[in-house]
Amino acid sequence: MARVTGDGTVGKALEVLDQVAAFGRPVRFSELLAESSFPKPTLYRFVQTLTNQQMLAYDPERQTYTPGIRLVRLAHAAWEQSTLAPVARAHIDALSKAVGETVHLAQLDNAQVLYIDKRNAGQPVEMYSQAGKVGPAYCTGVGKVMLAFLDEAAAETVIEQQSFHAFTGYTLETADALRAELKDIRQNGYGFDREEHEPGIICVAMPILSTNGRVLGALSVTSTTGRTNLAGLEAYVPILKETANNITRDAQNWSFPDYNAKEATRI
Amino acid sequence: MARVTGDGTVGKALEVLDQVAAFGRPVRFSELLAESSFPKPTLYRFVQTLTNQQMLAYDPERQTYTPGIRLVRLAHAAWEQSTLAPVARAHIDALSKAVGETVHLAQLDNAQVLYIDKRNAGQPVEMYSQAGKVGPAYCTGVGKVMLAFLDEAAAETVIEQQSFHAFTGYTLETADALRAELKDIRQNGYGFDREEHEPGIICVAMPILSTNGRVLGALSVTSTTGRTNLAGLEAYVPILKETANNITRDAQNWSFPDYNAKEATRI
DNA sequence: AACTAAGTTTCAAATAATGAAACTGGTTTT
DNA sequence: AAAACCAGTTTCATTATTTGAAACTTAGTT
Repeated sequence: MARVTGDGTVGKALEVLDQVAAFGRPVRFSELLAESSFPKPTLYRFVQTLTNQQMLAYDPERQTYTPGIRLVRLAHAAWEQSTLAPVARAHIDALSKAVGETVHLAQLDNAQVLYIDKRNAGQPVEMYSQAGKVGPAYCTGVGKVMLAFLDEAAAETVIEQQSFHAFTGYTLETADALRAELKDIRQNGYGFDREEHEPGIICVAMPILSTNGRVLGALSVTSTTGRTNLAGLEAYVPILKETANNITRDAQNWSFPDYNAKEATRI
Repeated sequence: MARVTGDGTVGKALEVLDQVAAFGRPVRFSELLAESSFPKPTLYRFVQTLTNQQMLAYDPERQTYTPGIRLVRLAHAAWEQSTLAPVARAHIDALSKAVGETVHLAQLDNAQVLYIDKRNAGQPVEMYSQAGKVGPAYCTGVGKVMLAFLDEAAAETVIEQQSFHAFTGYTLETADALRAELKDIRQNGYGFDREEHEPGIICVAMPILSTNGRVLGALSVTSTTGRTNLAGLEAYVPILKETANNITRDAQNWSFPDYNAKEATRI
């Protein structure tokens, strides 16, 4: 009677897969069971099936499960076909070479920032980021510029899903503070991360918009307070803008899925 | 009665996911149907479920499906936890900086080579490779060195799964030619790719073995015939060997940091 | 030897997947 | 303008799979 999971057996199995991925470390069956809503044999069979399918990997010595290697193969296809990455590739290469700093390319995934590409240049920033990594939208440069250029309703939906946490003394801690910041960003056309997520890490970010104004993703140049400051990063705005425009242009001829459906005719 | 697919509904759904990924481009429902073993409504529901679950993305304008963004998130967890990449990261950074050439890190996945990391340095090689990409084992440097250090039975199993295709005039075209090459590699401890996969692309490859001799993966330094030759690449063997040793060492201690000792004494 | 906890298997009942057929809504042909 | 056609979608009785309480097996304690 009580529907807990959507999409039948497949949905349930994928829920288990997410659960394993969420642990972020090799996990035992009993640990999964402890926080699972499935009864023991059901969870057991899901884990077996996923392992068979190489969606999970099993270490028999430690009796632990990790997300499997098949995901890496599948994700490559996803990355190539469902993200901005292939279109942006050459442009962010050029950008990182020109500015000699770390460049990030991100898209919005649900209410989070999903990093889809990264270039290290010169002295790389020692920060934990990687293609496939997700981060908070409200306290990253790329996250804020994407929110800023979403339409009102979509932005509010995303803002309400943020769970504000003060990573540093500079983190915006309320929805209202964020709304005020987004207004500024909309006016300037670009935004900063002022050590809001990690101490010492700052960036300048630029949205990538389609010709009809839809948010496709965002770009950023990241550095450290030891190496430069916000004024220094602001000097990259023209080249960032140019790079974003180039990506927009190339994205026109490329077909990729419209996450917010319906909008194709709107605007 | 006749079992066509393993692992029940979940296995079947993942088969559909693979099928979409295999197309390598946005694909229509009817195209999937044409080569699917599932009846129309069944395939339809799988595609719907997978799309709901963001394992596929749907472009309503073009009525096409591509692998979904959820895979990118999941794969990051897989990459971090089930591959050599996190352990090897710093070492291949150093290697690519030292040699000024493109470095690849790969693992064996079924009978294929799965590239799990890559570093461009100096003038990057314009070759199509990427983390997550798969390639043939019998005609790549990393593939051959991994096969060479597999135990007899495992190697034969993999060799029998190769479908030999002459990509260039230098490609090894038979299992016997490959076996002879593997023998040489075993004696030398390293191998080359002599333009066997792509014209003008050559590499020197080194296996990464565990302390008890199991194949963990492989490393390679890639260049072009325009820039150097096999003798030139051979000069990198010592640093490649050192890098591989460093990765082996770190793979021992760093492997699963959360599981303190107890079992560390085994083997 | 008895106890315990993690992992695994069993099997009748409950549930979900299946697929032939029929339906829509476009587009092309007659 | 009607008919035929095709891609995509829905229906529903039939069939097959999933489900989970309980029982079992191991391996590690006490």
